[in-house]
Amino acid sequence: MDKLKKLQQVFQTLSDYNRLAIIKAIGDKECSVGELVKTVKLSQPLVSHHLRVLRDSSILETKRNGPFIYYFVRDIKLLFAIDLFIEIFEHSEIKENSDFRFCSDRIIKKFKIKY
Amino acid sequence: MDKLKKLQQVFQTLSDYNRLAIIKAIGDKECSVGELVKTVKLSQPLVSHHLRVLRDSSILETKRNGPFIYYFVRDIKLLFAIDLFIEIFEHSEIKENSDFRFCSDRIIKKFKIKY
DNA sequence: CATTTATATAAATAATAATTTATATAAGCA
DNA sequence: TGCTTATATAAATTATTATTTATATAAATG
Repeated sequence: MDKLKKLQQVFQTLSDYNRLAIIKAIGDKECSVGELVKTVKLSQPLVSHHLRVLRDSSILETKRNGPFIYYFVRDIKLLFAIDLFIEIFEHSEIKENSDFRFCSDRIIKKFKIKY
Repeated sequence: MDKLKKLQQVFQTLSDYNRLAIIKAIGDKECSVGELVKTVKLSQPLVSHHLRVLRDSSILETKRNGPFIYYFVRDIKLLFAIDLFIEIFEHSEIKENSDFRFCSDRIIKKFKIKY
């Protein structure tokens, strides 16, 4: 596929508030669908739908454990990339001062990514 | 504004193929509307529309020079961030081998960002 | 094997966004 | 000032996507 097209597809997947909330809820852990339903407070079919979109875009992957299906972020670098976006647009428009991060300090340390 | 909402808005703006093409066309330079129309091969009103969306999301800024209005990327770090996304999703699905980049080596050097 | 729990899918609807066509504004110049 | 060039906007149309409701699959357990 055209790289620009692929990129467009990824951004499109990330352009939904609920899907971002799901990714943030998962973070560098793994979550079952039921856990996510509780956390993001959306209906189960809606969460399942968004999870499918996220998986189709290679953002999330799954593993089954008994009746549970666990979702996790395929490439943890994605969490950095998203935080980078947060940083870039933090001061555009309204400024807030809480430390809002997708990825934990532990992960930042682990990857030693500087930005 | 909610940071997640702001993030969602940014990704939504980036989720359009033509807008990505415009950003890529501009890169770390500045372009007039007319130049962009030629480069991305879209109608002038359509390019103007996308430019407005990009500006409303604080991705682009403008400066006027006579009758021309020049658009440029507000924060060059955005080009890195986009490249980071390209890298993260490069090997998901179909692999291609050409070196496709939004930002030039010059800029990579200038910012010494390692990823 | 029937029931319960966990998750996925499909159809219908509601909401949103891209594109086109037509027109308006705004600067420069004869 | 009137004409040309550059850019923006607005209305109408088309296309796409999120959400809801209902139902299906699949694993575990009594």
